Amino acid sequence: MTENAHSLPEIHLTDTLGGKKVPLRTLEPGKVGIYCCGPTVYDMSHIGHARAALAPDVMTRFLRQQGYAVKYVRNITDIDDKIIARSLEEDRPATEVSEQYTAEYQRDLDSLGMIEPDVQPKVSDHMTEIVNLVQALVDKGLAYAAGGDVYYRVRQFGPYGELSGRSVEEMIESAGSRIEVDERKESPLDFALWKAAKSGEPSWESPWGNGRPGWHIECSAMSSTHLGQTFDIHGGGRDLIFPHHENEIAQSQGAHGIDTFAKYWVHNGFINIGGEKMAKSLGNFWTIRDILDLYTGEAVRYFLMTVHYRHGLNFEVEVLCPACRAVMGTAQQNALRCKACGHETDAATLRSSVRFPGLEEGDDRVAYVYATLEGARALAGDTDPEGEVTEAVGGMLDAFVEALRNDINTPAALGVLSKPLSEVNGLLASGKGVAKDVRRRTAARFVRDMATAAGVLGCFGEDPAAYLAARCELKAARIGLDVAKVEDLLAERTAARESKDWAEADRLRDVLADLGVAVKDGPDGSVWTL
RNA sequence: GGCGGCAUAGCCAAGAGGCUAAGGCGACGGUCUGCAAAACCGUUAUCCCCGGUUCGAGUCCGGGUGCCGCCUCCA
Repeated sequence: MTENAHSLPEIHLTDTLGGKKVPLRTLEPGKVGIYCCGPTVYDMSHIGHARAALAPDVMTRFLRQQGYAVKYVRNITDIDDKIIARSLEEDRPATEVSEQYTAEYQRDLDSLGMIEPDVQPKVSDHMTEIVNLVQALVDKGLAYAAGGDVYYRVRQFGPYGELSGRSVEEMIESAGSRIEVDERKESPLDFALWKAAKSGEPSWESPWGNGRPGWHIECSAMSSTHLGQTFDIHGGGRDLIFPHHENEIAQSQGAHGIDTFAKYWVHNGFINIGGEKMAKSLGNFWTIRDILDLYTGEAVRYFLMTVHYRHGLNFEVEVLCPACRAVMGTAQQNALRCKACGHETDAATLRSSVRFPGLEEGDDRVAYVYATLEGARALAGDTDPEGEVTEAVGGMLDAFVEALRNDINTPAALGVLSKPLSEVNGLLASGKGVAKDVRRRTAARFVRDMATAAGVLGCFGEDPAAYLAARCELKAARIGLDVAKVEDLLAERTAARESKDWAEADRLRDVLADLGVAVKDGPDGSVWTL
């Protein structure tokens, strides 16, 4: 294992600036500052937002586990065109809109087991800093006022385009081909730092008259306020690379006269649905709330972690025929008719007939881990985890950590857990060939090390029995299961089994299977699971 | 049009030039079981195409092809 100067383990991150995987060398030994672009709070968040929040969440958890003191900052953008638009639409103050959706966002992230950032700055609380920053840019000749607006003079900033790999000249050539260029701008690439107030909109005083900040300046102001002019890691969705982050660099480096704003840029990929990016504007999104009505927060987290944060993640959605359960394609959905069985249905019914194969797999996997954990706990008792244990479990934590050191590779880290998991299940089932004390110690070690992994993943940290019970309840509701009926059928079946009426027992098992219930016959009787 | 990214088994998905290309799902075979289920064991890939660099390439370079994203709000 290589170590850096202050003897913390070597961690690599892929830096968007340069596009390469590079060793993390923090500004101050043992300390990391992370700034992550949070949401604009004008509506409910969708699972793409969940993913964007998860990436820095896991990064922070992991860096802390590795011994770093992390200051994690995630902002809330509470001043924005869309918030204003919404407030006008709903005829209520913009602050009411932003406060409502801030609360909703926090509730969603809480359900997803996200850690709280150390600071969650809001734009509206940083107006002084923003105005000062704009002023600094004007003073340096990097910005100019024009009729109550203030624009950034992009041509004056040499490194412009480095992050996104664009050249200023090329951008100028193609500018205007897509949108009309504002005539008050000196150059089409110049962007607004400050916008003059329009009637009916919230505004703040400034040297250029009443107005409000442009889109990018708030992140420059808030990051320097809470992390300093130069800090370690800046994150956000890929779509923010240009222009948002490019502009942040121009603003911050320009205003402060420095050549490094963020040392490392990390960007997460999108959630795709049907091969397209999930986005508000495309209308193809599922809100976090929609999904959390159906699956546990941990199942969602697990699902999001099965793909590396930089890559696209397919959010599979299947619509099943309410009658025959066949998968219905888009054409069939539009026709409201199942091709397989001819069943005719309606839109509302269809909407409730969706299933999410990826999420389902994650849900099952999390349940499997908890079931293993439950057994391991029982076997371990209060056995000391130190000493000889079986191979896979013994190497689990090191391998897990190693995977994450490589650019927070969660899919690899989750993969590392597989062998130990089956090893422990093997020990629980028979344990033949393994000494009893080794079995117990292995179980104890597994429980202990999984707790460490759980702290990093934000998964598998609950009490197993409680989790499984809650998950079962949620799943029963999801598939519309009548639990009392299941209990009755199971009792009937138990009676049949006791009288060795296998045909009847098997028939009842099939009935239960059709309801989505799996029956397990054990030495202590039969139990059902979902 | 410019820029960026991706292309690995039936599906999903790791692979920071070099041991026999992780792992999951599915499928198949087996152990267990009254039969099952669960669990466990086993089987299931030479990496989009062409050329190059190298002793050695899924991994680097060049050229294709195909997807996706950004260039306007966007996680």
